[in-house]
Amino acid sequence: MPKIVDKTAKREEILQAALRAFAKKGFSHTKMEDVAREAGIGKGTIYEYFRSKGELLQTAYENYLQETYRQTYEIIQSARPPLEKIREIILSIIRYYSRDPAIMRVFFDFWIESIHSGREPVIDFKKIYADYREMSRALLRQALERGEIRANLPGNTPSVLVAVVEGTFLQWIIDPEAFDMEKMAEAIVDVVLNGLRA
Amino acid sequence: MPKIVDKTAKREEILQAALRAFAKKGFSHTKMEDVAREAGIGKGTIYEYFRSKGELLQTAYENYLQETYRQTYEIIQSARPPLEKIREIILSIIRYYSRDPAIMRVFFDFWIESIHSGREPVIDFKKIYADYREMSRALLRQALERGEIRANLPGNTPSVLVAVVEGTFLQWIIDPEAFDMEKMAEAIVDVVLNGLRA
Amino acid sequence: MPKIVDKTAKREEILQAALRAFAKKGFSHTKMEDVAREAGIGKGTIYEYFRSKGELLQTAYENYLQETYRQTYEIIQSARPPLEKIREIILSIIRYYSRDPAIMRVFFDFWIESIHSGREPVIDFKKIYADYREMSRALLRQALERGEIRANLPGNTPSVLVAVVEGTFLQWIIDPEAFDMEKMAEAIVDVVLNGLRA
Amino acid sequence: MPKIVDKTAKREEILQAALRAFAKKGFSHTKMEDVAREAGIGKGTIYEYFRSKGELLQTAYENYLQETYRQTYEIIQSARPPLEKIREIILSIIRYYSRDPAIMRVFFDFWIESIHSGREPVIDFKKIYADYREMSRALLRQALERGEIRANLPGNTPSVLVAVVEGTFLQWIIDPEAFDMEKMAEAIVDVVLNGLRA
DNA sequence: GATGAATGAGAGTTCATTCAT
DNA sequence: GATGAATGAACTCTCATTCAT
Repeated sequence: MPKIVDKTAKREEILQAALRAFAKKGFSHTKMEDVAREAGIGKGTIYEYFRSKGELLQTAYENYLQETYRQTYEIIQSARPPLEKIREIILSIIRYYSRDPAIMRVFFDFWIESIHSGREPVIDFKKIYADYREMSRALLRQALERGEIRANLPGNTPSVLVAVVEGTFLQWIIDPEAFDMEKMAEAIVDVVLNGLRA
Repeated sequence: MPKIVDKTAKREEILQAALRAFAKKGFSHTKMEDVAREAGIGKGTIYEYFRSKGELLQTAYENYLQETYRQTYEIIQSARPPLEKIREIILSIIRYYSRDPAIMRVFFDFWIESIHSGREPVIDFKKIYADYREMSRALLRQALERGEIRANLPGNTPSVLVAVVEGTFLQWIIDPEAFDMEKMAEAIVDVVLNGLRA
Repeated sequence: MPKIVDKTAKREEILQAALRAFAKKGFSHTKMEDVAREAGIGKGTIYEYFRSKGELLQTAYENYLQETYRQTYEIIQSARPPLEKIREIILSIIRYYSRDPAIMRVFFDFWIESIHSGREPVIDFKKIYADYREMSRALLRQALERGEIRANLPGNTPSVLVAVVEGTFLQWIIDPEAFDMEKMAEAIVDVVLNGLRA
Repeated sequence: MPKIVDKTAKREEILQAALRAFAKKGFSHTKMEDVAREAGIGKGTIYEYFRSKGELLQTAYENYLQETYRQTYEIIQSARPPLEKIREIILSIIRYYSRDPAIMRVFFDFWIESIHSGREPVIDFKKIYADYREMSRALLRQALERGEIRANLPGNTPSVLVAVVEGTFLQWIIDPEAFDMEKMAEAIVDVVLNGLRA
């Protein structure tokens, strides 16, 4: 069934072109014609593979999201102490997205657009953040049981963990030269995990 | 004699109405007519007080920004130990913005738009973050001199402080029910400041 | 009755200010506010003296037109040979309008606007041209009777006389440096009147 | 394969429709929607072929202008005595434009607008008139050499030639019934060329 | 399957005019 | 009488999407 393979490959190609196009001028300032030109195809062809402009961004984001989830899950499943897992998750997320600030910017476009669009958001950011908080909470519980962290940590500690990662992206998007992401990831882990320790 | 109006008061009124309108549907989905209706005036009247739609948002943001700077400066000038100042700044910023998630959402609209607009951004977000990092760095240096924090803190620690605050707003915008902002502020201070301590 | 005098004087003042304002940017690009500023009064005050923006231009034009008619009539009434009268009329019209190309430009604005406005034109340009042709025809008839011009002149000769004057203004409006109006008037008279002679 | 259209033909079609639309109400009173309706297409389609409303008028004018230049050049190149050439040029220009007074009106719209628009005019009317004066001057020089005209002609004679043609259009635009253009052209030639002769 | 010509809803902004003071 | 704040109709241009070929 070569057709199927082609379809999938072309869809992916268009998606990458769209992401490149969005990265240049932002989602809302990018015309479908820009995407088509970037992909080297006709404007109408995009609609053979994607229902709308929004679906392009949504799909791209979902891909990244899925990979993020996958990596996180892999770490969770690994045989490491819980605090070490938190550390690895923070490092892996920052590393994964730090390849291209332009793309991260596009995702923020999507993120803010999805809030205001009126329609039911196609991606449930509320749930994503809740998932990560929940996962953090579970890991913190395990860490507490092992005596690795102090008992008097505030209940919102998981939110603090999510905040420090998201806030890092925010600064980096505006000013990619402000800090080296690898070192920043290490700094986060250093400061915050120390703040958790007994 | 013509109608006498308090131009300043009316400008402020329109600004508040605009902010309310933007909060409902986001900046780009809000028409000038929506703003006018919200303010109970005619569309054209807005242009007697503001040059453009963008100026409405920019002015609103500048007001908030100025007040934030003012509060921060006040704390800096006060007679407190440096770590205490960091704590107070974090609390004051979160408290100030936590009054209305919708308005914070609008500011993120502005934030992301200013990145992609192409024009020279009217508000220099790069500088704002840099300022706050610089200020944090100065306070950390003082704290180190007084032996309040450990000597081996990573160089990007100021960025971590900024990150944790900004990331908090991000989560809160998406899901204002996720946590109580007051308690969240305390959690940040608890975890992070503990991470800094010797 | 000083009020009446004042009214008239102020009306005239506004009219001159309007003409100056129109001359700068053309009729349609001039806002009522520009006129008000030029006159040093409030926007609303203009409407105490003139019904509309168009009335300003119309009145200004009528003033010039009246003066032109007056001068022409004076020449017609004078004791001169008919060909001399034609000569004097051509010279007087060109001299009268050649004071300011900007104002002439405004009148062309008015002229073209009046064609397309849709409404019945407030100034009957058709009649003005017809009047001048008729007047020319009468003078030519007298000249023929006196044997000053040739008998085989074409029936449209009056139109040629009007054309040469109007076409002069057209060139001059676009490029006031192209020729000296005084010399141009003499050239017209020289060439055309020679063309009429027996 | 997508719809195949003759882009050039459609562009021309739209141009003609625009000219018809402008002729009805004048340039500034005609909406793009009017043009679209006249062309039997959608508003947006016009922008596939022309960048702006102004470009429509400009292009139309340029076409006429080019054809006028072409015809004039042809006459200049022909083997005729110089005075005959002047005669033929006057006749050809008047004949060419006398097909439709409405279109000529539109060109005057363009003409006057280009003076006041503020921007650098896209069509250099100053140069057009200067060109025609220069060309006339050259022909007159040749005629003088051949003894066909008198030696004491005024220096502004070329301007008189241009004036008589332009002034003819002016009268005709306002009142197409005032005279027959063909006869008017003959009258001009009769009166003016006689005025030049020795 | 691919294309790009066609579309028209939509929105920011201007400005002549009105009218309350 | 004088004013200028308020108004809203009007208009150009954009661009995501459709669909005939």
